[in-house]
Amino acid sequence: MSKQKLEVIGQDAACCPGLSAAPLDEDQAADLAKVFKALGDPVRLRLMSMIASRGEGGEVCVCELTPAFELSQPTISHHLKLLRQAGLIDCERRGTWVYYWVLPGVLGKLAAFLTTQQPAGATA
Amino acid sequence: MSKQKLEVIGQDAACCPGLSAAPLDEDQAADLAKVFKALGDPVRLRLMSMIASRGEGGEVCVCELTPAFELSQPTISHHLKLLRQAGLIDCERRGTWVYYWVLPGVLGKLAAFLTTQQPAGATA
DNA sequence: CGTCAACATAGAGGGATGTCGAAACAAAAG
DNA sequence: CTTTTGTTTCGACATCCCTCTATGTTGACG
Repeated sequence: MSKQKLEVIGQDAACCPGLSAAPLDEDQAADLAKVFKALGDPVRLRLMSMIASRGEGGEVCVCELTPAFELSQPTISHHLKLLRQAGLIDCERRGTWVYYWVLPGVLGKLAAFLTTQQPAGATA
Repeated sequence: MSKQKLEVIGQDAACCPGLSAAPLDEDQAADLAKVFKALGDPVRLRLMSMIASRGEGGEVCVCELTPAFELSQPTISHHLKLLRQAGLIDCERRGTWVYYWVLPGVLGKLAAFLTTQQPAGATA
Protein backbone atom coordinates (compact mmCIF):
# COMPACT_ATOMS: atom_id res chain seq x y z
CA MET A 1 0.00 0.00 0.00
CA SER A 2 2.99 2.23 0.43
CA LYS A 3 4.75 2.39 -2.86
CA GLN A 4 6.58 5.51 -3.93
CA LYS A 5 7.68 7.67 -1.03
CA LEU A 6 10.25 10.32 -0.32
CA GLU A 7 12.81 9.56 2.32
CA VAL A 8 14.06 13.04 2.85
CA ILE A 9 13.21 13.55 6.45
CA GLY A 10 13.56 10.04 7.77
CA GLN A 11 17.20 9.40 7.00
CA ASP A 12 19.60 9.40 9.89
CA ALA A 13 19.24 12.01 12.53
CA ALA A 14 18.56 15.46 11.17
CA CYS A 15 18.46 14.77 7.42
CA CYS A 16 20.31 17.91 6.32
CA PRO A 17 22.62 20.35 8.03
CA GLY A 18 19.62 22.45 8.95
CA LEU A 19 18.14 25.47 7.26
CA SER A 20 20.23 27.94 9.21
CA ALA A 21 23.32 25.80 9.51
CA ALA A 22 24.69 26.27 6.03
CA PRO A 23 23.37 27.14 2.59
CA LEU A 24 21.54 24.17 1.11
CA ASP A 25 22.78 22.73 -2.14
CA GLU A 26 20.41 22.17 -5.02
CA ASP A 27 19.64 18.53 -4.26
CA GLN A 28 18.91 19.09 -0.59
CA ALA A 29 16.70 22.05 -1.44
CA ALA A 30 14.81 20.10 -4.08
CA ASP A 31 14.06 17.24 -1.70
CA LEU A 32 13.04 19.42 1.20
CA ALA A 33 10.94 21.65 -1.02
CA LYS A 34 8.77 18.67 -1.91
CA VAL A 35 7.88 18.19 1.74
CA PHE A 36 7.06 21.85 2.31
CA LYS A 37 5.14 21.96 -0.94
CA ALA A 38 3.02 19.07 0.29
CA LEU A 39 2.15 21.15 3.36
CA GLY A 40 1.61 24.25 1.25
CA ASP A 41 -2.05 23.59 0.51
CA PRO A 42 -4.89 24.39 2.94
CA VAL A 43 -6.66 21.11 2.31
CA ARG A 44 -3.54 19.02 2.82
CA LEU A 45 -2.61 20.99 5.93
CA ARG A 46 -6.04 20.32 7.42
CA LEU A 47 -5.77 16.65 6.47
CA MET A 48 -2.37 16.44 8.17
CA SER A 49 -3.78 18.16 11.22
CA MET A 50 -6.77 15.85 11.42
CA ILE A 51 -4.51 12.80 11.19
CA ALA A 52 -1.81 14.13 13.49
CA SER A 53 -4.36 15.08 16.14
CA ARG A 54 -4.82 11.39 16.85
CA GLY A 55 -1.39 11.38 18.41
CA GLU A 56 1.39 8.81 18.20
CA GLY A 57 0.08 5.63 16.63
CA GLY A 58 -3.30 7.17 15.92
CA GLU A 59 -5.19 6.44 12.74
CA VAL A 60 -7.98 8.05 10.78
CA CYS A 61 -10.31 6.44 8.28
CA VAL A 62 -10.77 8.17 4.94
CA CYS A 63 -14.48 7.99 5.57
CA GLU A 64 -13.95 10.40 8.47
CA LEU A 65 -11.77 12.80 6.50
CA THR A 66 -13.85 13.21 3.39
CA PRO A 67 -17.05 14.65 4.92
CA ALA A 68 -15.01 17.39 6.64
CA PHE A 69 -14.44 19.07 3.29
CA GLU A 70 -16.75 20.36 0.63
CA LEU A 71 -14.73 18.56 -1.98
CA SER A 72 -15.25 15.41 -3.96
CA GLN A 73 -13.89 12.16 -2.62
CA PRO A 74 -11.40 11.73 -5.49
CA THR A 75 -9.94 15.10 -4.64
CA ILE A 76 -9.36 14.13 -1.02
CA SER A 77 -7.82 10.87 -2.16
CA HIS A 78 -5.54 12.83 -4.45
CA HIS A 79 -4.32 15.07 -1.63
CA LEU A 80 -3.73 12.08 0.64
CA LYS A 81 -1.65 10.53 -2.11
CA LEU A 82 0.53 13.64 -2.33
CA LEU A 83 1.07 13.66 1.45
CA ARG A 84 2.06 10.01 1.25
CA GLN A 85 4.46 10.61 -1.61
CA ALA A 86 6.03 13.39 0.42
CA GLY A 87 6.84 10.87 3.14
CA LEU A 88 4.58 12.47 5.72
CA ILE A 89 1.90 9.81 6.13
CA ASP A 90 1.23 6.19 5.31
CA CYS A 91 -1.90 4.09 5.00
CA GLU A 92 -3.23 0.55 5.25
CA ARG A 93 -6.41 -1.08 4.06
CA ARG A 94 -8.37 -3.09 6.60
CA GLY A 95 -11.49 -4.57 5.11
CA THR A 96 -13.52 -1.95 3.37
CA TRP A 97 -11.84 1.05 4.93
CA VAL A 98 -8.39 2.64 4.52
CA TYR A 99 -6.67 4.13 7.53
CA TYR A 100 -4.01 6.85 7.47
CA TRP A 101 -1.44 7.80 10.10
CA VAL A 102 1.49 10.21 10.41
CA LEU A 103 4.88 8.58 9.98
CA PRO A 104 6.56 8.68 13.39
CA GLY A 105 9.23 11.32 13.88
CA VAL A 106 8.62 13.12 10.65
CA LEU A 107 7.23 16.29 12.17
CA GLY A 108 9.95 16.41 14.78
CA LYS A 109 12.66 16.09 12.17
CA LEU A 110 11.10 18.81 10.08
CA ALA A 111 11.00 21.07 13.11
CA ALA A 112 14.62 20.27 13.89
CA PHE A 113 15.59 21.19 10.36
CA LEU A 114 13.98 24.58 10.78
CA THR A 115 15.59 25.41 14.10
CA THR A 116 19.09 23.96 13.88
CA GLN A 117 21.46 26.88 14.13
CA GLN A 118 24.79 27.27 12.47
CA PRO A 119 27.91 25.97 14.30
CA ALA A 120 28.23 29.26 16.22
CA GLY A 121 30.82 31.87 15.36
CA ALA A 122 30.23 31.51 11.65
CA THR A 123 28.77 34.78 10.58
CA ALA A 124 29.85 34.20 7.03
CA MET B 1 10.13 48.85 2.17
CA SER B 2 8.04 46.32 4.04
CA LYS B 3 4.52 46.72 2.85
CA GLN B 4 2.26 43.70 2.56
CA LYS B 5 3.15 40.87 4.93
CA LEU B 6 1.48 37.94 6.55
CA GLU B 7 1.37 37.90 10.31
CA VAL B 8 0.51 34.28 10.76
CA ILE B 9 3.50 33.07 12.67
CA GLY B 10 4.42 36.16 14.58
CA GLN B 11 1.31 36.66 16.64
CA ASP B 12 1.49 35.83 20.30
CA ALA B 13 3.26 32.69 21.35
CA ALA B 14 2.54 29.73 19.13
CA CYS B 15 0.16 31.24 16.58
CA CYS B 16 -2.23 28.29 16.29
CA PRO B 17 -3.07 25.37 18.52
CA GLY B 18 -0.38 23.40 16.76
CA LEU B 19 -0.62 20.94 13.89
CA SER B 20 -1.12 17.94 16.14
CA ALA B 21 -3.04 19.71 18.86
CA ALA B 22 -6.41 19.91 17.16
CA PRO B 23 -7.73 19.91 13.61
CA LEU B 24 -7.10 23.28 11.98
CA ASP B 25 -10.05 25.27 10.77
CA GLU B 26 -10.14 26.64 7.26
CA ASP B 27 -8.75 30.07 8.08
CA GLN B 28 -5.84 28.80 10.11
CA ALA B 29 -5.01 26.27 7.42
CA ALA B 30 -5.17 28.87 4.67
CA ASP B 31 -2.80 31.21 6.50
CA LEU B 32 -0.30 28.54 7.46
CA ALA B 33 -0.39 27.02 4.00
CA LYS B 34 0.91 30.28 2.56
CA VAL B 35 4.00 30.03 4.71
CA PHE B 36 4.69 26.42 3.80
CA LYS B 37 3.98 27.16 0.16
CA ALA B 38 6.61 29.88 0.30
CA LEU B 39 9.12 27.27 1.49
CA GLY B 40 7.88 24.75 -1.06
CA ASP B 41 10.16 25.86 -3.84
CA PRO B 42 13.82 24.83 -4.17
CA VAL B 43 14.99 28.30 -5.09
CA ARG B 44 13.18 29.97 -2.20
CA LEU B 45 14.39 27.31 0.22
CA ARG B 46 17.98 27.96 -0.84
CA LEU B 47 17.43 31.70 -0.54
CA MET B 48 16.04 31.25 2.97
CA SER B 49 18.97 29.05 3.86
CA MET B 50 21.50 31.50 2.53
CA ILE B 51 19.92 34.31 4.51
CA ALA B 52 19.32 32.30 7.66
CA SER B 53 22.89 31.03 7.70
CA ARG B 54 23.99 34.51 8.70
CA GLY B 55 22.47 33.89 12.08
CA GLU B 56 20.45 36.18 14.34
CA GLY B 57 20.63 39.72 13.04
CA GLY B 58 22.59 38.69 9.98
CA GLU B 59 21.94 40.24 6.61
CA VAL B 60 22.62 39.37 3.02
CA CYS B 61 22.83 41.67 0.05
CA VAL B 62 20.83 40.76 -3.02
CA CYS B 63 24.02 41.14 -5.00
CA GLU B 64 25.32 38.09 -3.13
CA LEU B 65 22.20 36.02 -3.64
CA THR B 66 21.58 36.50 -7.34
CA PRO B 67 24.86 35.09 -8.71
CA ALA B 68 24.34 31.87 -6.71
CA PHE B 69 21.58 30.84 -9.09
CA GLU B 70 21.41 30.32 -12.81
CA LEU B 71 18.31 32.44 -12.94
CA SER B 72 17.61 35.96 -14.08
CA GLN B 73 17.79 38.76 -11.57
CA PRO B 74 14.03 39.52 -11.77
CA THR B 75 13.28 35.89 -10.93
CA ILE B 76 15.33 36.07 -7.75
CA SER B 77 13.65 39.35 -6.89
CA HIS B 78 10.29 37.69 -7.39
CA HIS B 79 11.12 34.82 -5.02
CA LEU B 80 12.40 37.22 -2.38
CA LYS B 81 9.14 39.11 -2.64
CA LEU B 82 7.14 35.94 -2.02
CA LEU B 83 9.24 35.08 1.03
CA ARG B 84 8.66 38.58 2.33
CA GLN B 85 4.92 38.39 1.73
CA ALA B 86 4.88 35.11 3.63
CA GLY B 87 6.27 36.92 6.66
CA LEU B 88 9.54 35.03 6.67
CA ILE B 89 12.01 37.76 5.77
CA ASP B 90 12.24 41.52 5.51
CA CYS B 91 14.52 43.92 3.70
CA GLU B 92 15.95 47.40 3.76
CA ARG B 93 17.62 49.55 1.17
CA ARG B 94 20.94 51.15 2.11
CA GLY B 95 22.35 53.19 -0.70
CA THR B 96 22.50 51.20 -3.86
CA TRP B 97 22.13 47.82 -2.22
CA VAL B 98 19.21 46.00 -0.60
CA TYR B 99 19.77 43.75 2.38
CA TYR B 100 17.55 40.87 3.50
CA TRP B 101 17.27 39.16 6.88
CA VAL B 102 15.13 36.49 8.49
CA LEU B 103 12.43 37.87 10.78
CA PRO B 104 13.44 36.89 14.30
CA GLY B 105 11.59 33.98 15.85
CA VAL B 106 9.75 32.95 12.73
CA LEU B 107 11.53 29.67 12.21
CA GLY B 108 11.21 28.75 15.86
CA LYS B 109 7.50 29.40 15.85
CA LEU B 110 7.05 27.36 12.72
CA ALA B 111 8.94 24.50 14.33
CA ALA B 112 6.83 24.82 17.46
CA PHE B 113 3.70 24.62 15.36
CA LEU B 114 4.89 21.36 13.86
CA THR B 115 5.79 19.69 17.14
CA THR B 116 3.18 20.89 19.60
CA GLN B 117 1.32 17.81 20.73
CA GLN B 118 -2.31 17.51 21.64
CA PRO B 119 -3.34 18.11 25.27
CA ALA B 120 -2.59 14.45 26.13
CA GLY B 121 -5.32 11.92 26.61
CA ALA B 122 -7.27 13.15 23.63
CA THR B 123 -7.19 10.30 21.17
CA ALA B 124 -10.28 11.61 19.45
C1' DC C 1 21.34 67.22 -15.13
C1' DG C 2 22.95 62.88 -17.31
C1' DT C 3 24.58 58.45 -16.81
C1' DC C 4 25.36 54.17 -14.74
C1' DA C 5 24.46 50.31 -11.52
C1' DA C 6 21.36 47.74 -8.34
C1' DC C 7 16.96 46.24 -7.73
C1' DA C 8 11.85 46.04 -8.46
C1' DT C 9 7.71 45.76 -11.34
C1' DA C 10 4.85 44.52 -15.50
C1' DG C 11 3.35 41.42 -18.83
C1' DA C 12 3.57 37.04 -21.38
C1' DG C 13 4.27 32.12 -22.21
C1' DG C 14 4.57 27.27 -20.92
C1' DG C 15 4.29 23.85 -17.51
C1' DA C 16 2.53 22.33 -13.04
C1' DT C 17 -1.51 21.90 -9.92
C1' DG C 18 -6.38 21.56 -7.99
C1' DT C 19 -10.75 20.11 -9.09
C1' DC C 20 -14.29 17.47 -11.12
C1' DG C 21 -17.12 13.40 -13.25
C1' DA C 22 -16.68 8.81 -14.98
C1' DA C 23 -14.81 4.55 -14.49
C1' DA C 24 -12.02 0.92 -12.33
C1' DC C 25 -10.90 -1.66 -8.27
C1' DA C 26 -11.55 -4.02 -3.65
C1' DA C 27 -14.11 -6.08 -0.10
C1' DA C 28 -18.26 -7.30 2.19
C1' DA C 29 -23.05 -8.65 2.07
C1' DG C 30 -27.09 -10.68 0.17
C1' DC D 1 -22.76 -14.38 -8.63
C1' DT D 2 -24.71 -9.91 -8.16
C1' DT D 3 -25.13 -5.86 -5.64
C1' DT D 4 -23.59 -2.34 -2.65
C1' DT D 5 -20.29 0.57 -0.43
C1' DG D 6 -15.65 2.61 0.13
C1' DT D 7 -11.57 4.12 -2.26
C1' DT D 8 -8.41 4.93 -6.03
C1' DT D 9 -7.30 5.95 -10.84
C1' DC D 10 -8.11 8.27 -15.24
C1' DG D 11 -8.97 12.14 -18.40
C1' DA D 12 -10.16 16.76 -18.93
C1' DC D 13 -10.26 21.57 -17.90
C1' DA D 14 -9.47 25.98 -15.47
C1' DT D 15 -6.26 28.19 -12.83
C1' DC D 16 -1.97 29.09 -10.65
C1' DC D 17 3.01 29.47 -10.71
C1' DC D 18 7.90 29.82 -12.39
C1' DT D 19 10.50 31.92 -15.68
C1' DC D 20 11.69 35.12 -19.04
C1' DT D 21 12.31 39.93 -21.49
C1' DA D 22 11.34 44.66 -21.23
C1' DT D 23 10.75 48.61 -18.54
C1' DG D 24 10.58 51.47 -14.29
C1' DT D 25 12.64 53.22 -9.93
C1' DT D 26 16.15 54.51 -6.82
C1' DG D 27 20.55 56.21 -5.49
C1' DA D 28 25.57 57.24 -6.50
C1' DC D 29 28.79 59.81 -9.17
C1' DG D 30 30.64 63.29 -12.47
